[in-house]
Amino acid sequence: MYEETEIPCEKILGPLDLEATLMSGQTSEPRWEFENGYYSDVEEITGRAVKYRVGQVGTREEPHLRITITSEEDAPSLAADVTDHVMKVLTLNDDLNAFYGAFDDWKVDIITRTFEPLRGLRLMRGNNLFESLISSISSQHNSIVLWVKSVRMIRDIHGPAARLSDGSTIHTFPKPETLASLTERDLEKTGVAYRAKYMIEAARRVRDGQLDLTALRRADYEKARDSLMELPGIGPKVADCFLLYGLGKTEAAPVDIWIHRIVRKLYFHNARVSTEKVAKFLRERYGPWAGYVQLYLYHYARKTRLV
DNA sequence: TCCCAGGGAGGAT
DNA sequence: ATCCTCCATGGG
Repeated sequence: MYEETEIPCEKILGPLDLEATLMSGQTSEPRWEFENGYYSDVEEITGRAVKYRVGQVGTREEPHLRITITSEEDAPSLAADVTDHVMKVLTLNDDLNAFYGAFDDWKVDIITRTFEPLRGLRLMRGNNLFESLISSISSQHNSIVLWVKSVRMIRDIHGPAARLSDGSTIHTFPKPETLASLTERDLEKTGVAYRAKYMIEAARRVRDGQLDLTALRRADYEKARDSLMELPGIGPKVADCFLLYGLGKTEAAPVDIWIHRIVRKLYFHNARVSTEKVAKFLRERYGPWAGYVQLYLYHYARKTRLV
């Protein structure tokens, strides 16, 4: 039978709304699919292709996750690796109650009004840095459904295949060297359009070691951002997406058209402000919570049709 | 048919 | 610094 494991609520810091989190369209690795009550995902975990599914059985305030590993029945136990993986990608170590309480000493901050309707929404982390980078590039001037579809196609067409014991085949995301050797024409078949050349160039620089994604983890925010923006097709917003969702630098606040409108309206009385000023404003005002603030503002404003 | 999507490059002021 | 146009594709 499939291997089962779980994450008890003692290990999850604060509330969790699994569905809201997985459905919130974050630009890390958009591959979760809903399958009869569970959300299933395919990842490369400690060097092996793993398919697993996650369901929330506890409440939002006392969340408890049930995890089923469905990839290889006779493989040695993956339970510990997969629970570590889920802890990471769902950022279950982020103390959401600390976030909700971080502004109690302030007079009254606008962000606090988003807490009740979005309680339990978490940032997600990508499992694979290169995939997160390509995914972020894919999102620029694109719609969520389209860039998610494109990243899935890149995985399924160009990614290495692994055979499951039930006979089905899954694909993990291709390595930089694989994308680097594609022609623009080939990659365009996944619907990425003019972004193909940006992705191929990024893949080449990672392959050649000009861009060391792992090393960026240790670099500070500003420095990492500058080196990312040296790549063609990567500007402030895409860089911040990767810094936040890929590298987990939570002071990054990606400013898209929506965040721009929202912050202008709520914090600047609709005055003209550049997107870079908005990004800096959020970083300086909210510090390590800026990424969460961005996430909460975006969903709050679109849910309430504020802008 | 038309419009635009969780931006960015290249150009002109 | 700030503003402008174009970018290619698929959904609505």
